[in-house]
Amino acid sequence: MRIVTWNINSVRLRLPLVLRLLQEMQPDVLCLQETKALVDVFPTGPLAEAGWSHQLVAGMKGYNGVAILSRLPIEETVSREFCGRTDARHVAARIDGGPEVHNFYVPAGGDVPDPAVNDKFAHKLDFLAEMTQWLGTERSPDHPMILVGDLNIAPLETDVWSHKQLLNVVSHTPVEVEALDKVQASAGWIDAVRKIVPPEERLYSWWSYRAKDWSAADKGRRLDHVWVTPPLDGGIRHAEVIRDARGWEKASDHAPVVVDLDL
DNA sequence: ATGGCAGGTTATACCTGA
Repeated sequence: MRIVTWNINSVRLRLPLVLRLLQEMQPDVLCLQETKALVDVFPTGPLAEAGWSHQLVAGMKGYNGVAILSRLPIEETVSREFCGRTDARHVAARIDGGPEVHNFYVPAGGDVPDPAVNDKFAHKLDFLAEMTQWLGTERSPDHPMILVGDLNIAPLETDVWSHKQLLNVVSHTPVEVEALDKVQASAGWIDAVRKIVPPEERLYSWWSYRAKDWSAADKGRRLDHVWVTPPLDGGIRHAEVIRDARGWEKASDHAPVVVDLDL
């Protein structure tokens, strides 16, 4: 099974890029974040015609929004609300005869890494705590599951261009990394990408739009993740960031992350 | 040297991203 996660930063604006990725990578499942589209304007038709006709979409106007596109039928779907908000940051579906897939868009957290003065950062930490609580109580590590998404945290030193310079920058602060570690421990989640790409090796999935030359500067962060529960651990075959897609015309600031699994 | 950009919105300024 091939699964891809991609923060698309507007699915309507970048529909041609999504179709290109589907053609080139032929994933079984594609999980999107930041679709920025209400369900009724989501491009269901063109994506179904391309072959990904089984879709689970959660959306709101202007912000957030997540979707699971599958070639195989999906069942037992759920879109959970976190922090008491209806803000389209999670969908989950069981792939027919396969694992349960959770797709998350964790809040970015604003600028100041202090929950006392920055409500967005407080929301991010609350969201992560609620994820930990929910995944830990509702789901067993014995259950074959995949968790993907834009988790908006780069946990390892090699997940950012400069560990020192980003220690106090939202996305790489110790308090966020600790919170993410707790999420990971909630159901024995294993970082599938780091099983393939050694932790000593630098790896990013996001590069700012603001750089003059994003690739030359290469000041990236690995914010997008693919995790699996222990039953799927032995089946991790391949993982990569499609860095090339960051250079496509009218690109998202995130690149897709691909993982191949034997189920 | 992070913010210099980018997307969406009852737009033409402001919020959000990270």
